[in-house]
Amino acid sequence: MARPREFDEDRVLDAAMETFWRKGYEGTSAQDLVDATGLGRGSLYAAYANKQGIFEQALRRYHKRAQGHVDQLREPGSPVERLRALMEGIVDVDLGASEKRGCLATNSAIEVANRDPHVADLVRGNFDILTRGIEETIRRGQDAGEIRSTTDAETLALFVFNAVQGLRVLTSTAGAKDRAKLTTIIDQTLIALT
Amino acid sequence: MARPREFDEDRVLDAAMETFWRKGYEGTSAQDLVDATGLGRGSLYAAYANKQGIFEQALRRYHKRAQGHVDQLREPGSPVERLRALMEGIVDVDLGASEKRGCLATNSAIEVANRDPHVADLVRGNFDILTRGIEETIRRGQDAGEIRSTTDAETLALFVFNAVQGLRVLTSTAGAKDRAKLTTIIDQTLIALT
DNA sequence: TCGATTATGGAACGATCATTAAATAATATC
DNA sequence: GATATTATTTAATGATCGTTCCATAATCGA
Repeated sequence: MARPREFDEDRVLDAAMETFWRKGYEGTSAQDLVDATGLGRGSLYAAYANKQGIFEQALRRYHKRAQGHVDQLREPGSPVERLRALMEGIVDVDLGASEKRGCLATNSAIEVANRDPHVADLVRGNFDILTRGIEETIRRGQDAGEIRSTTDAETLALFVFNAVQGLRVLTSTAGAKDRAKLTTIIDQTLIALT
Repeated sequence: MARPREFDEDRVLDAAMETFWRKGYEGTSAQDLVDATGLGRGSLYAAYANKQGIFEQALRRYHKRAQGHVDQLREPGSPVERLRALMEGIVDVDLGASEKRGCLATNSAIEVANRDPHVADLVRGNFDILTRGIEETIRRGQDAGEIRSTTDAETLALFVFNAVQGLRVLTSTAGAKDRAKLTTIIDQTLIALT
């Protein structure tokens, strides 16, 4: 029919995703996306219509990160220790980084979703992936008698996911010396499951 | 000495605060601030040097909101019910709003603090005000035997504050039909205190 | 090989960005 | 009332914003 695309869509969206992740939605310019992806302006706009379109596709691409966290939850170890590893990992990545960037879904929830219902839906889809992974882990913990069964796994999963999002906010203002505080929050969250 | 200021600094900073709150830091332009404050560009820049300076002062002004939440915690009622009112109030304001804006401190934590340590310090100061108010409330609850004393009030306050920040993230992607989910999170958070 | 169709890269669009310069106005001290 | 100092207003700065246009290139089915 016509000339085929020369660029690898996954590579382009990964580059866009990294840019939005590092600089935020409003903080990312079309020039930033051209530089990051290597594409010409025309190609970018022909493929994704506008900045918002690029952002939405980059956010969809980000879903694989949430799946990565779910995969980690399924690795060997007790369910509670897997949940601890999830939360400590989230905290440690940014506390140890020279440039903090948090989580693109969380960042987009706060910066964009408040004013854009369509992005809110996309972010919610991302949130659901992790929440279901947590729920699955909690169910395993309940079966093993490690987590209380007085509350259903779905409710406990929401509770843990909420704590995870809290950690993302607190980590963004925290320094290395605050690691102990964040650890006590993780401790209390896990204690609430027993 | 010289010509006195004609503008009321509190009014100007309130207007700037509202603008940053509603549109975000990067989403707010100098023109937006001129329109909101009624000042000329020159006056704004003479008084606050640049956009970042205006933002910092607006963020300082926002501290009174955190103090307002603390005041509410001190109103009549059992400590646990006061904490519930705090969290439900936070959720309800945005779920019922046509335009969600969340919390300026939380928004700034995510959008700005990750990349600006000075703003991180400012936001942390705001966070500390509410966290200490929560701690005070928890201590009252412990004295009344309503909240467990097996963990010190400071730790439990961090745990509750973390949940509050989680709610701010979740609320930004939530609709009116998600109120029940958020309520169960609040329930679980309070159950963890008993 | 031709015509239809789509991709590409770069130039160009008007609008807006944050910031500054300059001219005028108002006050305090002397 | 003169002078120094600061506030206010308006215009203008160069840079960058998101987006579009256009000429060229590459591939398809015919």
